[in-house]
Amino acid sequence: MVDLDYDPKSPESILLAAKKLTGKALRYFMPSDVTNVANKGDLGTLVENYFFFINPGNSPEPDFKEANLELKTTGLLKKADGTYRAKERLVLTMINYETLAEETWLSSSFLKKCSSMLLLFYEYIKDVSVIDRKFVIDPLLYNLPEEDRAQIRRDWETIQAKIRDGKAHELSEGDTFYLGACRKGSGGPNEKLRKQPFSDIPAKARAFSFKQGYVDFILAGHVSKLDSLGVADALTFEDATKSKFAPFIGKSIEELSRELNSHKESSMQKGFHRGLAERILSQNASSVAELVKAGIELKTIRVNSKGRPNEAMSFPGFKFMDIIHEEWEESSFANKLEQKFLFVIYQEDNAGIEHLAKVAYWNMPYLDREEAHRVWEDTKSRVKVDAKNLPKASESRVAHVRPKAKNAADVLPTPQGDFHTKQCFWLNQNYIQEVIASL
DNA sequence: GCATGATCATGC
DNA sequence: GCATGATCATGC
Repeated sequence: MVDLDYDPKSPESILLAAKKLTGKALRYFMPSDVTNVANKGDLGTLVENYFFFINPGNSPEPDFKEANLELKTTGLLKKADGTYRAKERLVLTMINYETLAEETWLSSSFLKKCSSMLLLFYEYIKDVSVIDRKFVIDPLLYNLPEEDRAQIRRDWETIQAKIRDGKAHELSEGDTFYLGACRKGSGGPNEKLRKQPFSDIPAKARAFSFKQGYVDFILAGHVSKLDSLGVADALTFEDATKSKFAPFIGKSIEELSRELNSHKESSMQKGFHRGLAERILSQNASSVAELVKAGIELKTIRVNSKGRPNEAMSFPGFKFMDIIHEEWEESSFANKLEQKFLFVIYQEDNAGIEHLAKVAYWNMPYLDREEAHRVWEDTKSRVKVDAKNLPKASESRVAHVRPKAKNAADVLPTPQGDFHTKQCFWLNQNYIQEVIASL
């Protein structure tokens, strides 16, 4: 046992005490006669009980009440280069649909609980029990940074507006940028749904969370002590990105190529248009890191003079032997579709010259996500029967399955015991066209 | 012209 | 070597 004697009214004092965890796992501080700690227990609660000797329980107040400080533990994964990245989003506090509608930002229970937090970072390793997870980086006293505050507030208001509209069941992580409304609870057919005040439709339980990309950003700032790559204070994220593109809208590929000093080196350079967009985003000392921070999917779309996309939009591949055991909620397709997208649209004019036509944020409407869900479930059950007969574009308004492989010999095993070309989910060309037309 | 199959280019 | 975003190619 270590002598902790911290001042429960002082965040700095609590931080100092917490630093004693660095390089160790909680087990080191626990009496050896405490056995049978559930493997899946909540590490945060255990740290409160066995390290700080507090027991705040489920309260709207922050864990260290007198210091107005909330304790959070969050998992990191070690990258190949030895540095760390966030394993997942950081879940902050449950969204209470009944009361949130009545709140204002300044009086919000979110601000009350989460404006000041002590973040403890542990390395996540599969099969290592929670009390053996090592805190690999010094803890961080996180106070909602001034430069992120406007965006987080806007995110909070977006979520609130949806609840006030009786659309709690349509909430999606893609609605927002840094602060997300993530699903909370079991998922699957037995999930317990919640009531919402302005609609009779039951909604999934959700919690406020910092998106994974934003946690990475916090982590990077903490580790390197470097400054933010900077969304200018007054601007929200969306405005900042759009203003970056504004000077380039309408320009031809040739002009963009010249001005951005990026020339197509071969006719077969598939990432060329995306590269131009990334260069524009990097203007003025900022960068694509901003997108990553907000968990945004950058997609370049090229359309003909009539506004028809040249291609459908592909998503990460799946394995036949995996998808049959997966749940939709956990699938990478579902998670991608919940993100916010930044579409950079290039359009050909009547003379056949391609221009940067438009930049827009988009996230997938609820009903379309449900249709993608249906296609996914259909795929799952068809893989079990015949992995070579999967949903085609003609079978859905929204999505289909198609090969994504090195060549026809690039195959994966199927449940039928043979092999088939690697596949991935796509959003239909027609659907993309429809989406673009509505922007 | 569209739907579907096949493949390329790039970064890690 | 592989995952991922993107594009090409062909048959109807």
